Amino acid sequence: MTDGPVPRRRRADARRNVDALIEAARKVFDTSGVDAPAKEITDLAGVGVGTLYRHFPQRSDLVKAVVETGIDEVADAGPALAGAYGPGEALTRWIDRYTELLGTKRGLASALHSGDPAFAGLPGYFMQRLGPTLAALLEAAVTEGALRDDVGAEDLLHAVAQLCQPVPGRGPEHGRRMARLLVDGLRRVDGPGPPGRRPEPPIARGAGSS
Amino acid sequence: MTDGPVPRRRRADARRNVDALIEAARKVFDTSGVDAPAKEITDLAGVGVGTLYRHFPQRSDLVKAVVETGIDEVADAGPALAGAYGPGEALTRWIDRYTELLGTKRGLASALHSGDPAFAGLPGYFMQRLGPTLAALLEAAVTEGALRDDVGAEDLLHAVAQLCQPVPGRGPEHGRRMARLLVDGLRRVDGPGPPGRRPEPPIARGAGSS
DNA sequence: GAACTATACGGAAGAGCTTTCCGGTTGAGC
DNA sequence: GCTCAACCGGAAAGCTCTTCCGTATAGTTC
Repeated sequence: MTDGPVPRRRRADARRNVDALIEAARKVFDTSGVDAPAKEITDLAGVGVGTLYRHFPQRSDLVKAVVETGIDEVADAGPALAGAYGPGEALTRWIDRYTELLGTKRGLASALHSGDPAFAGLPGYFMQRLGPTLAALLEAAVTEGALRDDVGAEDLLHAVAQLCQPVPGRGPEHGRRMARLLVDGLRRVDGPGPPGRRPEPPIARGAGSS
Repeated sequence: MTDGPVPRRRRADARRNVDALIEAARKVFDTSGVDAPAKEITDLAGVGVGTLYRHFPQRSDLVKAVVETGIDEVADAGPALAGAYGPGEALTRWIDRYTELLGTKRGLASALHSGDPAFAGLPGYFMQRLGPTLAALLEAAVTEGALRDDVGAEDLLHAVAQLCQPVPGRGPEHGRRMARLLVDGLRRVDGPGPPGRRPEPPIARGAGSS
């Protein structure tokens, strides 16, 4: 039903240009906001405007691609961090990456909440990609005994996202600090805390049986 | 210091046009979003573009005026409702008006959260205008014994605003329902509830000694 | 109520951004 | 190496925003 005759592969230069455009758009959005002139993006990507509009007929398509790429990267960072660090440290670092994503969305947030139907699928994509990633990190930390086991991945994603909402008086650093605080609150005082900032002296309570 | 020589009063036609522009902008924003072409607004208001730009040099000025007008209307509705209905009913109706305001902000919300310094003063204006209004309504209902007395006006404003935050899957009706629920939760089971929906039979608990 | 003046109006013009379109170019398969 | 579909770049058309200035009018004074 869905598998029509695949016409041909996409050409290599086309793929290169799409990647270059997304990368350029990410930088420009971050610097000049989502409403930055298209030319700024095409110049940075080193392509003509025609190329931009062929691959992204609507501006929202480009915005969506940038956001999805950002989400993908953070999701992919999960397994990588889990491989490189212990469960507790991996979790901390991943949350940092996540708040970073929420922070760079700065300019994008307004676009996302604009009610434009083009973005309707994004929240779903967000949860679908990040939920399992965080769930795996949490589970590892819980198994190791470093973390309480009564918080779900999606709840945590939501909570951190809320904390990172820009507050008029505060800078963007505020959300990250609050998020760290929240995650620290999840740690078991008797578990292996993150290096260098272990909380209160351990209370004897049958340290992690792993 | 602040009172220089007041040059003259604003001309009547100017005031008329400003009002017409705000009214038109409100409709257009609601229909086509905040990014609607300026001409759409000026046409609806029946003025030239020059007039728009004279009174609202920046687009954010117009947005701000629309929001403030909305806030003012809801604030002014407080005393009016208090005069026309009993305390409990007045409160319910006012909260409905308030959720309506939060709902129409739909298109505006993205602009408000954009971090544009032009909107920095709005949250303050919001609280300053609506806080006392709701406080008066609450106090009347508490005095009458219809309401618990342990919730502050600003907290309630915040809470309802949170509940009305658009959630991806839900429609705009969702927030209003949640808000009604919240307010119903404030009612004293032994007090005179709103007509036609008195809650559970009173639980003997030493009916308010106040 | 007539004259005067500061204030305000409307819309044309200028500038910039978005989007379309098409001749020329290039990657992929044979 | 040849062929063709896919792709590229940038000129040009179409919109929108913003400024500017000649004209109109509300408010004031006599």
